[in-house]
Amino acid sequence: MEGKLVEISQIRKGPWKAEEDEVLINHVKKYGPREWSSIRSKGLLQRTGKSCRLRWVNKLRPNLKNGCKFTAEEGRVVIELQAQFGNKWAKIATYLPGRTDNDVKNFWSSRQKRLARILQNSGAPSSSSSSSSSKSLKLKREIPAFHDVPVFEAPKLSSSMEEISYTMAQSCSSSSYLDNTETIIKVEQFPKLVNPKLYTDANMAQLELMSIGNNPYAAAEAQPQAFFPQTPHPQPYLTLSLESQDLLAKFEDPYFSQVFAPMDVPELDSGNVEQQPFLEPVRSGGFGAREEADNPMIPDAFFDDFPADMFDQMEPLPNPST
DNA sequence: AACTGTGTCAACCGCTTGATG
DNA sequence: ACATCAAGCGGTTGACACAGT
Repeated sequence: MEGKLVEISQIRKGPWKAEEDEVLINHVKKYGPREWSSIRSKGLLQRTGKSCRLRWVNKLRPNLKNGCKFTAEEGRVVIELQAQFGNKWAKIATYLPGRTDNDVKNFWSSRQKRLARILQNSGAPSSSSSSSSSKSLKLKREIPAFHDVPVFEAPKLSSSMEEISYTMAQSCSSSSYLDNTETIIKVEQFPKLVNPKLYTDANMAQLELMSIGNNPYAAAEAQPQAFFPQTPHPQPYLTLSLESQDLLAKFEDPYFSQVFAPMDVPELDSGNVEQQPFLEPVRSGGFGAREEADNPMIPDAFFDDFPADMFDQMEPLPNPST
């Protein structure tokens, strides 16, 4: 299929043909992955240098995981690194062997769309119609309706902090919730936030780590390969605003937790799991330890649809030692 | 079977950055 | 210092496949 092929003044656009790929590969074999513009100037291809480079980087480069969905582990890495670096897809991609910035970007974009849709469906007035998704309809019916929910517009999010802030505001949109009163809760209470079936000490330690904001990935920036996270300072208490408390109550609703349960859990093909040099969350006497590898009962997908910085909304108490 | 909504992916565009003259 | 160009990056778009109605 040719798709929308455009040729304007000898510049060819649109899907690549196998013959073009072959020419491009041969060029790279001869000259290396550079001098992209010379491909056209030599009359080898009617493509811009930009287009050639992109094709090589995203599709033809060796060792790419083409046509291979993101594993739960990769998803987790993306989520955590996005929280750390923001939308620095190229940078994040360097932590994911075989993945391109485009892959990461697409993965994140899909996830954002899905999250936005979930939120929209959970908060939209019942009068809204036309959704053909039975899942969405079910959510609309079974999640308690919140009054005065604004029409959700997919936000342009530059950071997941904004995302979760928006999430919180959206979920607790009634103005009566907007109270700055804070309450201290213990981290151990967080299991209420998630599907109880998914709760494990390791997961909660991860949540705690995320919430405390002592993210070890900052250190990874300098030296990803040799990176080993520092041990975060234990800090078992978080503050939680009333709106968050209310959200907590909603999480108690089994259908609300369902919202954050994996929708399309990537297959955990343990027989095909590539052991990539993913960044390892903290391992320190069980604090932040990852135990999935040892405990197949813990789904990686736990983190897949769960914003990594979900608890950024909850500010940690000042560290008494400081 | 036709239609619709959704997810995924490839590719393009505009902008920025860095090297070079 | 400035201009130019190649390369890189992030945002966006459109095509396609698939599932549900």
